[in-house]
Amino acid sequence: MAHWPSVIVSTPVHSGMGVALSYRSEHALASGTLVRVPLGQRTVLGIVQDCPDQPPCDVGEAQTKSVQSVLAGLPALNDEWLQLVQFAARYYQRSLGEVAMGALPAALKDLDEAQLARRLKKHAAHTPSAQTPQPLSRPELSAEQAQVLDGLAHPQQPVLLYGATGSGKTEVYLRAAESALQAPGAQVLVMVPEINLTPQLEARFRERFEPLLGSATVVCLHSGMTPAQRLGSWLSAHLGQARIVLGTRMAVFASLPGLRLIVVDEEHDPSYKSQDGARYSARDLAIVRAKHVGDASGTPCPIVLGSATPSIESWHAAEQGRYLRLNMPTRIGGGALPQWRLLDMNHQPKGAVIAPPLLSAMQDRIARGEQCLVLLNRRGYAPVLSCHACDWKSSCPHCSAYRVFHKFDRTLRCHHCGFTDRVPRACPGCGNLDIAPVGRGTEQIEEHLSALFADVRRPDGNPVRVARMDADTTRLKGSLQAQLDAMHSGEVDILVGTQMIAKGHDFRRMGLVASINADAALFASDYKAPERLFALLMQAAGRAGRDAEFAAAQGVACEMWVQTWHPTHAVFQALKAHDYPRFAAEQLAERAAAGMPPLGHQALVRADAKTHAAAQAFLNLAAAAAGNLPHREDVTLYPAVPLTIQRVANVERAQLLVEALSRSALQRFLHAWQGVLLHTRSAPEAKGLIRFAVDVDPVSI
DNA sequence: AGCACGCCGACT
DNA sequence: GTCGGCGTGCTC
Repeated sequence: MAHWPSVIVSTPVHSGMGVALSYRSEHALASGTLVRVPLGQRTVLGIVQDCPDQPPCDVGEAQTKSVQSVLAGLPALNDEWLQLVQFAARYYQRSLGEVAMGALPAALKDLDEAQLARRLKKHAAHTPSAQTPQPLSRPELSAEQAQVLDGLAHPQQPVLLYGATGSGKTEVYLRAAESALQAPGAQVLVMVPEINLTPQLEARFRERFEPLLGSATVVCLHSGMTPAQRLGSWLSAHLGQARIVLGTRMAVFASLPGLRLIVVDEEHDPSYKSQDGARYSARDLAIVRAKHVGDASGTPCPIVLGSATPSIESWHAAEQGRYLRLNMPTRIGGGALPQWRLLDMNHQPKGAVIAPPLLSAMQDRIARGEQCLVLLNRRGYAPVLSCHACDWKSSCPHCSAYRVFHKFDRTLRCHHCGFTDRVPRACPGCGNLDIAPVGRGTEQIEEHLSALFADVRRPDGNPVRVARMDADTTRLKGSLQAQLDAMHSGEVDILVGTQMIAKGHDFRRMGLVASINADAALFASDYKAPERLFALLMQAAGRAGRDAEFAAAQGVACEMWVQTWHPTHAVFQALKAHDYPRFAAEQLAERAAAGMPPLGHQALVRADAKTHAAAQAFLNLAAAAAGNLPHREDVTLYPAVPLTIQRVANVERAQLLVEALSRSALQRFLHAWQGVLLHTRSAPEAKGLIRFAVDVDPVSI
């Protein structure tokens, strides 16, 4: 008997085909089955959504083509997974096909039958051999950790683990995983915001669980892996061999038939929000996923969101009782949190890059054999090069931004489009030889500190070594690890770097951390800027004094220095008092007054075009045409505005903000508006539009 | 998004 | 005479 399976194939929203397409098959196909189907002139991978035995009514029976083949030997994706991608597609206003196919490893698409069979055979050979259970070696739990694990044992709701830096959150994740993995076939999903953070966490999980479960139990899933590696990890997870899947935001879409625990580490991190393609929040989807797993299995799937500075959204959810907040305020081993030193730059010598009190504090630390960390969120030597004689500046010819001066290779580089050339010898505008760097980046601070410490000796008599770590010095594979090793071994005394040095690393001899130019973030127009600054500085501060024994032996409290012209600013005062709850309450009050998230809801429509007029016209026309759509009166459409950096790589960018007090009203409106946006594309005024994208719950506006 | 078809400029 | 530029239009 013939069947007419509806098959999810990769079609973007722009195609106007947001739903599955009907095909014909001689056999019934289970939903979730992976198939190859003809689409236009090619054959594509598809996923069976359902399989009615009646022909479709919307398209003629004659139009339906036959399913070409079934990916034999590959188990079907389960309902929970299908539900997840369906939710993500609906919520983030993308087509189901784009989200679902984007969630599969790309290498699966161009695998022929023989290759797939070989792959599956390889995995079958890896089937977990009965391991002789080794006793786990693990540290004692602190009272706080034990209490949190109690709370996690019978979760009725997501858990927000509010734990200070160094309070032992990772051990909580490990124990929670251990208890989840007791169930046969159980799987654990652990997410981190950045690829950089996967190796050390992977090592912790391997060390703990491999003796018990074997070497194939922990797999990684992130964009730094090759397509073949990704396919391997994905298959392991899908076939239930991998028991722990550790990855970045993309891992939220892993097929995990035995999912029994989700961990979202550093849940506040904006990297969890995808900025291209379907703009999903992996943290928010993880919450949804845990709920679906629980609904399907009858027992709730525990989910832990961990952070020392939770996102305001998660904090609010906990305040409302939607999440269960569990606190771990104390550092493991009794180490003290750093003392904050707000250095008022109004009272420092004019032009001081590193103010004298900070410099002498650093010297003291070095003299005691400690390390220092200097944070400056700007790579390169100077953000602009400028001619004093004429008005020339190092603008990028393709972007509305300056090119950054990189001294080590004498280039001017655009950090937005990548356009690079050599630094001119003389001003291209007037021929003047005196072109000077304006402002400071990490390279310059490294140079400056090297000079300042040139004559200082460490306790062992060796000269002080200053190193720099940013995207430029860690570009090559393995160089990040090499630099971290140099740091851990104690070769480096002062590390200068961008925010990448603030995250996760466990430097044992770190006594002082300094942020030398934090003010830039204070007055940004983005309402989330204070939240991000708070998290960044708190995280950076958390690098200091992590080794309680070392800190105690030093006899001096570790410190976090902040150079600022606004020491009385609320963000700094809250940081100084280690008072995140107060900071969060202030932020929530401000946002409530302005109807901002999490008390209101937002979406952005971004338009990229050849001319700014086209981008703006497209957005404003679409807004005008939203006239009597459902829930139009519940949403506010603001006029289109150019992005802060209006032009990148010769593409003009504009955006339009949509606000609503109700999430469901916003959702319904956006859904109805999709068609209008699609239609507006072909308006003559929008000629030159390259693309548009809806961004639900944007992280920056 | 792919990948067609389709109609106008410089070249083996 | 064709190769190829990228502007519309369709994919069960």
